[in-house]
Amino acid sequence: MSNLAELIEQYLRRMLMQQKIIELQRRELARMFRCAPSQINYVLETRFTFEKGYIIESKRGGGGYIRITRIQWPTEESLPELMEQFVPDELSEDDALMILQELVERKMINLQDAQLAGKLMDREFSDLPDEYADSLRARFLKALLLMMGSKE
Amino acid sequence: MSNLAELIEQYLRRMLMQQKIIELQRRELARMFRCAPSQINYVLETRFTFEKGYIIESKRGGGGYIRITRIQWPTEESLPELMEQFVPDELSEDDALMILQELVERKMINLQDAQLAGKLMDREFSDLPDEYADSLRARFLKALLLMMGSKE
DNA sequence: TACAATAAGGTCAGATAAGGTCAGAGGTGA
DNA sequence: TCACCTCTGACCTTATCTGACCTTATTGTA
Repeated sequence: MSNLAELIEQYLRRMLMQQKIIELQRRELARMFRCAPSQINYVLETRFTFEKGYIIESKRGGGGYIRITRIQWPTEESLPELMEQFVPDELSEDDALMILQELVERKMINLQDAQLAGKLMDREFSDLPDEYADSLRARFLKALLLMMGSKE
Repeated sequence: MSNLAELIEQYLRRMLMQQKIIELQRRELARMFRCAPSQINYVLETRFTFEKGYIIESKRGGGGYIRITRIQWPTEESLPELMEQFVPDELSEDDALMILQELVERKMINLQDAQLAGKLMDREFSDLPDEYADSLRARFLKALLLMMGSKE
């Protein structure tokens, strides 16, 4: 039980409860927990993924660091996971509008955001090459919704 | 954390916030920060490049100097206008990140939104062929800024 | 004026200090 | 036993910083 990975996870989570962004050194953390530095990567890769609501950034070299940012979504569940379920990989213009409507009805986004997203899709995508248009529209919409959904 | 290069960068940036052009002596600056003069060159080469919006000029010999000029961004315009004028129709990943960083520095978007946007672009767009990815990034950034603008 | 001394800044290789990756060993529960 | 987590170590990539050596401009002086 309570293996190292879990301990490190808890430690980081506790810090992230208090601050939205934490910055630390891999070496230091590894030293604290008396483990190999790569163990830290393991914890980050398995516990602090984007789907779970975290963004990892890092810098190498002298003065290097690892930064973990916690994203707050308005829903209980992770918004990225919901999006995967709701937004198909390809979307026609009409599909996109329908999805938006659906999301509003399920109160996953508000009406204003949906309207704005619709307009933006129209504005930016009416001129797109056919073969890729549907896939690009889907990616764009996902990204947009996630942006809108993240709350300050 | 905060290594020398970063400290020097911040110092220069702060000066550049107030004046568009600053002129200084490499020796002096190196003495201030207690480092090798070549460290100053390192900072200039990595942080104040033309791509990042700066022009470096210098003169050797007695009375020598280093001059940093900040390329002027348009000021005090609304985000949408800014976008139309200054976000090109195609953006590499690096270009996009640089623009995001610039927007953060100008306090037009906050750090977390910028991080999220960067991550989303990576996630959703980076596996596409360049011709589509670059255009999609540009559209996404524009849409983003339009969203931000409408949030108030 | 010619030239040496002096006072800058420039360049680059190499040392040092991080973090990243990945194959494979070691556990563990069903 | 088998599948799936954990965890480590060897090796890789990138960022920072310095010191030795080079180039250029100014100034003083014979």
